[in-house]
Amino acid sequence: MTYYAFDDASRQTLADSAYAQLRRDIIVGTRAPGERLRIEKLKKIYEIGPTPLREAMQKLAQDGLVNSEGNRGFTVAPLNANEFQDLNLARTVIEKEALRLSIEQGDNLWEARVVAAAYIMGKEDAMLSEALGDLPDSWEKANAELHASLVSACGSDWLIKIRTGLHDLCERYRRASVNQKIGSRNLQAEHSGIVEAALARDADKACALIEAHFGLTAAMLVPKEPTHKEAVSQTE
Amino acid sequence: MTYYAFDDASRQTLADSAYAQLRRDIIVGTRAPGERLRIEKLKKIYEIGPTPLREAMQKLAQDGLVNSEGNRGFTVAPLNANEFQDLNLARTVIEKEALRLSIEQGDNLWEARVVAAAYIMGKEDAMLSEALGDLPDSWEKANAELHASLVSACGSDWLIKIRTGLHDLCERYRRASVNQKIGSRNLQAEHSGIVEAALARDADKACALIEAHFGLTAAMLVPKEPTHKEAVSQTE
DNA sequence: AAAATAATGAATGTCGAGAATATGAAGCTG
DNA sequence: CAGCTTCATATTCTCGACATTCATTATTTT
Repeated sequence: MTYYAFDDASRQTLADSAYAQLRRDIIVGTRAPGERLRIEKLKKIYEIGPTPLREAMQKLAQDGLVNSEGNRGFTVAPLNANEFQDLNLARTVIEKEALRLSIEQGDNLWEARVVAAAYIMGKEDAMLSEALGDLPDSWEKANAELHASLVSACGSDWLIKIRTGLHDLCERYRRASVNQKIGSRNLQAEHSGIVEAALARDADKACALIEAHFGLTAAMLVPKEPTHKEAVSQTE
Repeated sequence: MTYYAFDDASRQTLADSAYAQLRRDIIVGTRAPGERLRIEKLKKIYEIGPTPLREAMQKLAQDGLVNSEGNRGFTVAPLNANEFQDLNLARTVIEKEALRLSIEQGDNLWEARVVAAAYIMGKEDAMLSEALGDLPDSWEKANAELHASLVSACGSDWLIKIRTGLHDLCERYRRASVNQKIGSRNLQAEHSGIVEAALARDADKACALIEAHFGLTAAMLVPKEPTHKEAVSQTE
């Protein structure tokens, strides 16, 4: 009987694999906010034992995607508007600084990466004019890559690491919401404006545009109907 | 609001307790940078089974205090000057923003907390004039409380959470170094300058002083010894 | 002798079962 | 009927044992 699902060269443990799967499922929304994560149930779903599952949970709890209360198990972290404002604030701070450093230090390779990401983003944005409801995965991917490319030359692994964590947390909020006003925005113009400022090495302008960009996105988030009872946000 | 909220001690699991102990031991230096963390060895030391130990490890790995390589166990994250520069950069960004927000929004209670922390810090700094080698725990505690109090009114739980993590990572570096020039600094003046600027609601000045404060601390860090290899060879 | 391969020992990662704890229902007291 | 206690059930957490992988040495081959 083989323990490992990935017999090939990938040196990944079951705990790592469970972590990756659960993480994606939580961000995408397969596991709803507030949902209880019972070990016995998850054992059957992911077909692994309790030990690697619990290890994955602990990591997710550290990420802020899962709440862990001693002897009372784990739940998917609930969504609430207050926390998102907070999250967006912290994210903006980090992203601006990383962008500023990136603009100061970026080389040709950085420019090339930004240009390439902007090219794809442009096409995705153009196709988006009438799209309502969920954004296509290709758009999500292009958007993530564009923003990642912009800050990729900041030279600070920790800024990147923190940025990535906050980005993922915010993405869960975005995916859990309906962007009703997506049509009223000119995302293409916003994106190209940021890219142009970055390539022109105008850090102040790029930072201002990024801040506005994040602010607009945040302002337009409208919660979907909660798919789970506990998902109803309550102020505490 | 504290990041590690254990308001009811009876609700502590062994995994939580192992996490807390290991975390402290790593930050303080009891577990040396680069040291391998073998489960069997730790089982005897902390007198618990492998499962809660592994869960604690995964959390610590997520914090950046432990490195985890699939099927090759865990090691205490090594120290290196490059990473510290990086860490200090990210920390400064966060701390400045949190301080600015705190100064804008702080109420009487915040002022009182800052004044109280500054009072204790002043006494600790005064006693420090001729101290060499390790700083006393009482000083560490007062210093941590002063800086925590300054940013405590920023209103962003996530900024605080990130700040706390970075603070702890930096503290490990500070504890692992000899502050030979501790005497050449006027810590009392630095601290009181920051506090005065904060209470005067001069955010720009306070941020500038904090940045200089962190920069000076970073510049003075001198590694104690190349303890890495010794730590590895220390089998039991 | 050097390189490649096989064998050995040690450490890691995983599982199922059992102990500890929480949840909820039933019964008792006032 | 409210409030408290007791008991039963379900879930979490922990442990010891075992399968798997890694690292090192011994053996064979060119």
